[in-house]
Amino acid sequence: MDARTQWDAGRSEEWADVTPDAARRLLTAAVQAFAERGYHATTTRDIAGRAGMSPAALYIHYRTKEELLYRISGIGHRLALGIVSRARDGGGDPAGRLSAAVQDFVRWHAEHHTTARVVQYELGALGEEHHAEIVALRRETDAAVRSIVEDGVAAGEFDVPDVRGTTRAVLSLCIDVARWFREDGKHTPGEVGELYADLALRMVGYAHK
Amino acid sequence: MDARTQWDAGRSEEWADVTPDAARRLLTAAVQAFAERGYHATTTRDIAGRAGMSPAALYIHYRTKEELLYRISGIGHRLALGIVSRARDGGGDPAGRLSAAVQDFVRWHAEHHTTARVVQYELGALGEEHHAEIVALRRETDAAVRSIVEDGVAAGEFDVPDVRGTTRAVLSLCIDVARWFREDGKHTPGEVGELYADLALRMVGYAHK
DNA sequence: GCCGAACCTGAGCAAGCGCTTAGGGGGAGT
DNA sequence: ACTCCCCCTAAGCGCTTGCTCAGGTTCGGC
Repeated sequence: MDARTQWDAGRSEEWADVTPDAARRLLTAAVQAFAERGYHATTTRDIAGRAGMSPAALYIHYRTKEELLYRISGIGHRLALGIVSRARDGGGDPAGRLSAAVQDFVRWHAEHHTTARVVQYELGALGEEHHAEIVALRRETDAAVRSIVEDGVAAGEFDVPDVRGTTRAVLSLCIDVARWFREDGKHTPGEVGELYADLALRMVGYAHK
Repeated sequence: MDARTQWDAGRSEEWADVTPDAARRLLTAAVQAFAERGYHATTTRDIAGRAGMSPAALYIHYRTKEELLYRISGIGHRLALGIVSRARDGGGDPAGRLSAAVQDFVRWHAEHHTTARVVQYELGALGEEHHAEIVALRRETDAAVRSIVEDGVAAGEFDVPDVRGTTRAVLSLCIDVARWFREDGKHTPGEVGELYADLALRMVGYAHK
């Protein structure tokens, strides 16, 4: 057993297919450091140190510090997009699909709030091209949730005067979980997910029961 | 007329009582720079340059770069607290007060999204003591909104299973406006405020009409 | 036993950072 | 006219930053 539990808050299967091992250690070290201090306040020496290597080792696996952020951001955004896509394509009525989307999306943001913090709040530090690529992924996520809301409106289940605005509000609510969630808080990620799924249904005017 | 409109996105009465003039110029320049690049990515040379001064001039009015952030954060948080406090102490039923609180809070975050971005997302860069002081202000804001929600529940107007969690969600929703709002977007600050006030009432289960 | 490839380190470079210091200019008071 | 004080700048100090490079270690295949 290595020192994994020290810096790896929670499971880390999300990085399972990053190879070789040293590259993965550097990546998870970077996630931790970026989440704690922010991208610009993190030094390459800090990242390398957390991974148990010399500063120079970083540049064997990544060309720049920004590439680390780009890789993290890419993996995180694709994971998030996968979560809402699965909910959109899942069976059931719009209310059930929206509920599942919010619940899973929120739970991911809470469980992996370290990663999520970097993914959601540090993308301004990306280079121009990388930034554009990531923004495209975000728009897909947005569209997936919006299509669920649109389905609900079309089916007469939801009462939403402003679909775009309300969809953004729901996503905004979920994303902000990464900012305030603490492990030592009163609620588990699952509980927050349930509460937020209910709040989302209320926001779209779903007349339940 | 100086170059004010260039860096001052929107009105700036919020800094009216910062004197002397040079200190205020530096402060607003810092707000702009921090909002664009983040605290750590902003250099003192950049701030001074935007204010039309040499780097050294900054240290006549502020002891450190961190003090600039502290001042900005203090003014911003006190303003935000004032907004929700006024709504809490205003007349009317809980629904009206919650609606007013959210509407004004959101409008401030949209109108002054530059300031709000710094206030809400850069407080991790504050020193320990300053951070604690600001966190105390945030807790007051939280408590103000929560007391409105509690009033609504006590009056039987609201249906809220988890008061703390729902209150945090409402505030979270409002705060996140500072992250995504753009001036060239489809909605004005007032429109976003109205939409969000309605969403907040839905979240607390207010049976309107 | 030798080779080449993969991986890593120690040392350090150029640039940029927050901040300091010595001194100049100009307006108000006398 | 002189002083005093406030506000400012030019220059630069000490340090840290992202990143580089020459060289060393380890390993499987022959």
